[in-house]
Order: sequence, then structure tokens, then C-alpha cells
Amino acid sequence: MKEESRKDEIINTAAKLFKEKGYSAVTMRDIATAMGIKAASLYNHISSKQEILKEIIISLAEEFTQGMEFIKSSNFSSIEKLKKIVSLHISITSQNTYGMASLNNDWMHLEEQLPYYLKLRSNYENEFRKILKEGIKKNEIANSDVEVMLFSMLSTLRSLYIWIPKKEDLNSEELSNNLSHVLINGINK
Amino acid sequence: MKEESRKDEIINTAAKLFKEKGYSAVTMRDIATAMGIKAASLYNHISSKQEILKEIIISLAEEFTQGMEFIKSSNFSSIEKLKKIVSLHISITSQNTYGMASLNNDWMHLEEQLPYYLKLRSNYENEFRKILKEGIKKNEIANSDVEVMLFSMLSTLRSLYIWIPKKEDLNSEELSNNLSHVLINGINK
DNA sequence: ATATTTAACTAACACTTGTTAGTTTGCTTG
DNA sequence: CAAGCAAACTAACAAGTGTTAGTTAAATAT
Repeated sequence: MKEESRKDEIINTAAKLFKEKGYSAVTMRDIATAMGIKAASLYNHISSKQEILKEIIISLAEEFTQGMEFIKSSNFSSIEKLKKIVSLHISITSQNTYGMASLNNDWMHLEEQLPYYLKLRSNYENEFRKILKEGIKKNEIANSDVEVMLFSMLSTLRSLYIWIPKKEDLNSEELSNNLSHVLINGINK
Repeated sequence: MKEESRKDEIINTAAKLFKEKGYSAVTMRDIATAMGIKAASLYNHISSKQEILKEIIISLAEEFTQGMEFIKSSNFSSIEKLKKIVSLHISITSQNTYGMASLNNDWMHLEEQLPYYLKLRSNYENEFRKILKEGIKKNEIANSDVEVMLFSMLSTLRSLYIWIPKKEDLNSEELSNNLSHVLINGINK
């Protein structure tokens, strides 16, 4: 029961193609061909193209929600919490770079699940924002524009899916330390 | 001759739709309907859907190339050059957020123009990288991993198109200062 | 006034899309 | 061996795709 099901194979194959061309440009025939079968055969395992997208995106969004929940309820310092967020993004992204591309680029093609996804996303951003504000109040974080700091960090973390696959010899911990350092201390001497 | 031509109207309307749903999900009928005409009428002004995408992306990519060329050949300090790059991104993006969405998300659907676009992009990244390396050599910039710094800054700058439209009362200069400060000094106290 | 241009229209095309129905194949289990 | 099942297949569909051809109406230039 723990081995990868045929459905999972379809989802992973699709995610790979979605990353290259986007959800709308990938046809069911593309997915089927990549698996060496015919398009109609896909429907023995999944109910629609939509379902594939939903499975890719929602499971990832829930992983992030869970990770943030854990960090929130910890008693790390604000800076330590931010470092944990960096680790969270690197960990999830390096395990599923294809899916992360869909999460970032194809979320608007969710249909019934779109409101749920948007709720998870704005909750996540709100928790992130709270950590920054708390850090400023506690004098751990510079009193710069919170929205600018949030935007800058989140943009970088959300783009990891583009960048991680280019680094063949990825050491997650080292990357996490380097990236945390740059995000927290900037590039200044 | 300086007023917006019908072709430009089509390109701008298309860019807006491309931002919302992506190039592949937008049909010629969608573009036409948004302009209050029929799809076939578009072809009095443009030769293909492809051409619309090309016009949007290539002109923006060339603007960036030109801006970088200017910064490169200036004799600002490395940090000042980076601040100019931040300004460049904010300026181009706030003038054309729709187009910037296509540049970021739909470039892979360029066909004949794809190699040219990729060349411009990698040249741009190389010049950016050179500025960082020069800054490290001159002891203006911290000796952190150059690729991590480059990735972090570029990710943030490339995501501006998502964020700028949310700020209704945009003061470009103030944003430029705030963002430069965060990118250069980080968020640390 | 006539000729020309601009920019819209209708109608249609060949092809591609997601999906369904019904069937066949080959493995697993009693 | 027979039955059941998982997972492939072929064939077809209705709707939607980008695009072309030919036409028409209004604005502009001669």
C-alpha cells in the first residue's frame, strides 16, 4: 500500500509536464504519451485533468500550512522562526520541484478548490507577517516596511523551484544556512 | 503617430488576459471579446497569437538589456549599481505589470524568438553576477555565496509584477529605497 | 464625387481538446 | 480451470482552437 500507485505516477508525470509548459498547454494526450499509454487509459485512475492539478497543489499547500503551524506554536525566537521557514521551503521544494512549479504558476486554474487554496495561502502569509511584526516589537528585526520584508522573503522562497534543480550537488542544510544568512543580513559588507 | 495604435490596444488587452490565465489559456476569442470585436477582426492588425506574445516579451527584455547596459557602463560603486538595478525593475514593472507577468510566466511559449530571449536573459544575469563579484573584490559586498545572492535578489525583482499592483498608492522612489535597503541590509536589527 | 484605405463583419476550415463507452488482455485468487 | 479484476485498448463525441477568405461599411484622401 505504501508503494507509488499508478495514480501517483500520473500525477508526477503531469507535474513534470506542467512545470515545462504550464497546465493549460499540457494535454491529456501529452501526459499519456509520456507514460507510454493512451489518453483514455488515464481515466482508469483519475477522474479528470482538474483532479490532477488539485492533487498536486492542495497537498503541497497543506504541507506548508502544517509546517507553519508547527513553527508558530514553537517557542523559537523570531529570527529562528524565520530560519525554520527557510528550511521548510527548501525541504518541500527539493522533494517536489515539479509540483512547486504548478503551485506557483497554475493555481488559478483550480476550480472548486480555488477558494480553499486562496484561504490557505493568505493564512500562511498572515502567519509569516505576524512573525515579522513580533520580531520588530521584540527588537530582533529591523523596523523596515513589513510588507517589503515579507514580499522580498516570500518571493525568494517561492522561486526556489526554479533554482534548486540547477544545483546538481544540493546540500539542503548548507543552502538553508546560506540563504537564511543572505535574507537576514543582506549582501552588505 | 505617437498615439496608441489598434495593434497596441490588442497587445495590451492580451497582456492583461495573459496575466490572469496564462498565454495558453487565453483564446483569440477571449481577446476579441475583451475589445468588443470578433476574433477574425484581430487579424487586420496582427498576424498571429504568437506575434502578440513576441511583442510583449521581446520589447520588455530589450528594455532590461538597455538598462543594464547603461548601469554597466556607468562608474557607480557596486552598491550604487545594485540600487540602480532595483530602480530599473521597479520602473519597467510599474509601467507594464501585465507584460511583466507574461515575461515571467509565458516566455517558454515563444517559438522562433525563444533562443534570442534566452540569450538576452542569460546576458542580463551574467552582468548582474559580474557586479556582485566586482563588489566582493572591492570589499563593498559581503563574501557570501554569489549564486545565492544573485538568486535572492533576482527572485524578488522578478516578482514585483505580482506585488506592485496591490499597492494602490505607489511611490516608486520610496519603494525603491525601501526595497534596496531590505535587499542590501537584510531584515536584521 | 470618386477612389482608397481602415477595420469591422460572417462563414467556414482543419485540427485539437477533454472525455465517454465499450472491449480486450493478462494477472491473481479461489 | 474459472472468475474477478486491474489496466490497457479502439473509436468516437461535442465543443473549442487558431486562422483564412471574402465581404461590407465608414472614414479619409485625391
